[in-house]
Amino acid sequence: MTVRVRFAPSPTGYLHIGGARTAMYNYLFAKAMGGKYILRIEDTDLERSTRPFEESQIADFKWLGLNHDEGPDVGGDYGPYRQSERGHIYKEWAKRLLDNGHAYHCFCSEEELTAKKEIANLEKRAPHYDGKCRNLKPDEVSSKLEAGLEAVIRFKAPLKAYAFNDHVRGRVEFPEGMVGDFVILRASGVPVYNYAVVVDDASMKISHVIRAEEHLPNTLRQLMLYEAFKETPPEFAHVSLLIGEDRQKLSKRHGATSVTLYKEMHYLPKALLNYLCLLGWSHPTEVDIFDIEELGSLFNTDRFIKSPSIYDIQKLNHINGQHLRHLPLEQIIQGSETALPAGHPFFSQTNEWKLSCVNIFKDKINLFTELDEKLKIIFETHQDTSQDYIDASSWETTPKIREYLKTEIAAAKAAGKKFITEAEYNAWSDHVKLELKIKGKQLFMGMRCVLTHQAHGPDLKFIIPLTPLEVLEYRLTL
RNA sequence: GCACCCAUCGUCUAGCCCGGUCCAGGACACCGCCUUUUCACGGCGGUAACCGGGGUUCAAAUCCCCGUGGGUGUACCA
Repeated sequence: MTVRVRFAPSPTGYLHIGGARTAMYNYLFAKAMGGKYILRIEDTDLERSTRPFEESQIADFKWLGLNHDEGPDVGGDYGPYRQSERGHIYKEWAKRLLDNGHAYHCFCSEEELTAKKEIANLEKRAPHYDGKCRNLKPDEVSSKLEAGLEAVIRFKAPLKAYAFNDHVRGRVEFPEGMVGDFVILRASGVPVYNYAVVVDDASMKISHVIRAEEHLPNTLRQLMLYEAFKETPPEFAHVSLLIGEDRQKLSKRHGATSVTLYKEMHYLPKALLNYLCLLGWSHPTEVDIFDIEELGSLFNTDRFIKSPSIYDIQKLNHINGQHLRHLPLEQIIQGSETALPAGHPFFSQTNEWKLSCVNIFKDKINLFTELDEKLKIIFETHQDTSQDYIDASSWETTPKIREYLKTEIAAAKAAGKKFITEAEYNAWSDHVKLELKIKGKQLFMGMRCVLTHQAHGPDLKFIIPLTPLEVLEYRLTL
């Protein structure tokens, strides 16, 4: 059997992080099985679906590197890949159901239906459709249709129990009578979700449906439709939900939930994927930092976890840091430059300077956006207010160090230098130690406070050669 | 209401199917130590969990039942 999986988002907003995870699982499964991964756009909700959202979601997939084999933008043999362009297919398939008696026209008005639902609720009955139009005579139907009455097409829900084997949940059973006759085609001719999904999955030869657990109850209606169409249902895997700290389904109020936002915050796509992959799935050898592209056949549906997972940005940040540190320096520079504010002095430095700069700071950040703050020790002058700093500033040896460094820096500037070298820095340090007889904590903390105005920071012999002489000079005058 | 799903450290999870090797392993966060004459990185260590109750068994995190808690769904949304 050829494995064909799909991710089918609605273009009603930005790509959600949970959607990205589901898409990734489908992508990974296709890769592991040597199958195809298809992107289908479910835009039957005409009110809320927009083309810009579709484009933004596709752009986000591209950013993540989850490239599909078939889809609206790349084509394929089973198109069109937008539900809004598949109207004729839904009508044809609906006619099949009409012809073999699995579906019927319904002329009930919305007001009528809502009134009945309210009564049912009041009487604590399930608000199922009462079947009023179920047994209309064929000539009644055609005369109403000819009279121009609006009609939806309803599916005759069989009164029987259904069950299926889910790759994640095992055997799932639905008792009989859970759903009433449901609408499959609206009066407008636009299909309803559960119907469109089945027609599409069947006609696109989808073999496995990996989707979020919230769709589990939908499977009942879909199973009924597959049966009516005499089609074999695909294999299902209902993946646990992503939830917030309050244990509710992850949504906007939980913070950044769209992929676009993470892109804008300069997260590494592979780190996001790595984190998302581990939220609900576990690596067979418990490795936790990896590139999903290297998973290969290691990925399977056996290691999905059943319970929902709380989204925790702290761990994502840690994973981002791990990936960031292992990037080639050139790429760290690139990433840094996209995250640093325009006009930042970092941009105007030499490549050699940038290389040693990111080499020092890469271990101290998890995110590219944290670099700006870290670089202040090089470009800005803010007096530290910590007790350590106040103590070091009050030592009687500290002014001596400052006076000495003033003359050295003046000399270096006079020689036309913009920076000093590491060797020159070491010479300063030796001079303070040997000539001024200042050593130990007085030496190192003294020099640090005088030169950086901070009590803590990266190794002086690395950051002082990166600090412009004029910045150092200015600090010595304060 | 009804249906379905879920339940191991604060969080992500391993273990559960095939009961003993688990007084429960790893990771994040937190704390301590080492290293670094600072910080970080790294290394080492620590605190911390089998929802409750019954049952089966020589033995249960693991199997069964009943509770409890949480979630999802109940549309001419997807």
